[in-house]
Amino acid sequence: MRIIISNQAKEPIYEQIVTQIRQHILNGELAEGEALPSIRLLAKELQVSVITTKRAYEELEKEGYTDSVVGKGSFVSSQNKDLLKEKQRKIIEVKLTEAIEIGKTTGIPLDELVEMLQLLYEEDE
Amino acid sequence: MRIIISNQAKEPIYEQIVTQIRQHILNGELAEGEALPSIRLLAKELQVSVITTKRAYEELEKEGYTDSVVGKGSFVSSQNKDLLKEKQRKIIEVKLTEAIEIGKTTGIPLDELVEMLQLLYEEDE
DNA sequence: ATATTGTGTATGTATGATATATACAGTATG
DNA sequence: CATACTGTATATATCATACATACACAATAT
Repeated sequence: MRIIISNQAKEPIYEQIVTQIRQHILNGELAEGEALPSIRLLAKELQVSVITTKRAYEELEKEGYTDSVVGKGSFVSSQNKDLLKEKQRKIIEVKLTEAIEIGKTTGIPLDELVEMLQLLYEEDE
Repeated sequence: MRIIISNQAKEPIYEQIVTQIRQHILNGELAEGEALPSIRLLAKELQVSVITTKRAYEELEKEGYTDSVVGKGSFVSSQNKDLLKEKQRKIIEVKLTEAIEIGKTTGIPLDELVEMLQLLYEEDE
């Protein structure tokens, strides 16, 4: 499982971990029931404190993506994937709306926003 | 000048102020040379500490949108509006890219993103 | 000229979020 | 049952956000 964190990003480390694991689950890289790396191992790999990975796993568990069992580990929980994807959709809506708001106050019309979106979609590997 | 702040938002108060004043400048509601409300008055109106409005004005000044003069007030600086708008454009690109990233990991195709963008554009008053 | 009232500024403090080290508790397995 | 692996809890450090209060400068009415 590939996770990359940046110390310079404004996003806190535990959030970066949450986001990336969440995506791994949603796109199927991490299947239902599969074990996540232990918080200790992950902490070591990322050169980060155990508390930070713990915090991330706590968040994932709260959101319903995983289950943690003392002594055994953390696992991708069986879940309603459609529901989770719907949540992600809401987040996309927020991002798009923010872009629209800025566009409106700086005089960028819809056409241009669409064009930007299309260009960026292709650029984004 | 209309500024609305929300205590519940995750965005800090001073950031909310910065964002809204920045937009007022960019869309021409606040013309070059025009005086902003004094930090004291604004603080009173928003039910907020002077330090918070001060912090916001500091940020605006650092970004080149305004100039503050002790004893006189804060004013919209003469500026390269195209340059500023270009900056805003970059921010839009970031938002769109974030939306795209989530879309790609959850299997939402470009068409659908474009559709969402168009719908949201019209909804957004 | 100076007292008053308006500006922005600086100092010191409180609280909450982020991240840490270290010690604790449960599970698996030789 | 000892050991080595899991996740968990406690106490602490640092930084960002927001605050109250006191300070410094400018404009202006006395």
